[in-house]
Amino acid sequence: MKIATWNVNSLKVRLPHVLDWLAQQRPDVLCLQELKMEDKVFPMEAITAAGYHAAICGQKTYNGVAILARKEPIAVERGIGGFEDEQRRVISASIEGDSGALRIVCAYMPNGQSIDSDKYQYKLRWLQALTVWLRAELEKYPRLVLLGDYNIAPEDRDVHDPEAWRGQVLCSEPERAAFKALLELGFNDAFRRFDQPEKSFSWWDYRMQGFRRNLGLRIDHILLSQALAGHCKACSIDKAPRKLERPSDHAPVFVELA
DNA sequence: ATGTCTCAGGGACTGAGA
Repeated sequence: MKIATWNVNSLKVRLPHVLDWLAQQRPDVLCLQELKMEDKVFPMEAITAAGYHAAICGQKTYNGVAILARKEPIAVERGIGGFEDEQRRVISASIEGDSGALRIVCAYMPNGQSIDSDKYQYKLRWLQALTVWLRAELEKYPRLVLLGDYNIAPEDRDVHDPEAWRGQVLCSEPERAAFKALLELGFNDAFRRFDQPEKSFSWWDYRMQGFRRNLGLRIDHILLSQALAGHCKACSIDKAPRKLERPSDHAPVFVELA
């Protein structure tokens, strides 16, 4: 089972890249974030023609998430249970797997803007609600994958210039503590189960030729529940789509589960 | 170095968000 996540920064703009990537990589599941479109304009025909089902939770202008899967997603739920949120950031579904169903939770976690912003306080509240909700979801669905754009660089090695970013949004201690709180639920960071190249990142600012200079952060993550971690055979970041014309600022991240 | 990209409103450009 190949399971991937990609913040596409507008599915309308990035649809050709997504279709190419599906054709080349043939993931079983691809979770998308920042669709920036309403459900009624989701390109369902193109996704179906590519051989995928889609569970979608769209929104005009901002946010919006989807789960694309070769097998039909079932028991689809939207949002964080018990947390009212106008922003469409979470969609969950079960997917039939080789050794039992998997629960997929696709999340576009808040950016926070800056640590003195109201949006940062919203981010911390949101992460707390996510953690409370996931504790119960893990009881219901022990075989759970939590993946998406976390907007958190968990450690200094996930940051191109840790001193410049110290205490800044995406790297601040409260955000890193929220990430650790997710790990304490029993989740395992798939990427760090394997040897990886130094300075591996999943996002690069469009400005300042950030990609060419590898001025990036690793903020897109795939966390595996305890029941799944031992089945993980690989985890990689695919930088190739970031090199195309009109790229997303994020690269896809994927795992292989036995 | 307020840098680049995307979207909405409104019909050129500005502001919001990332």
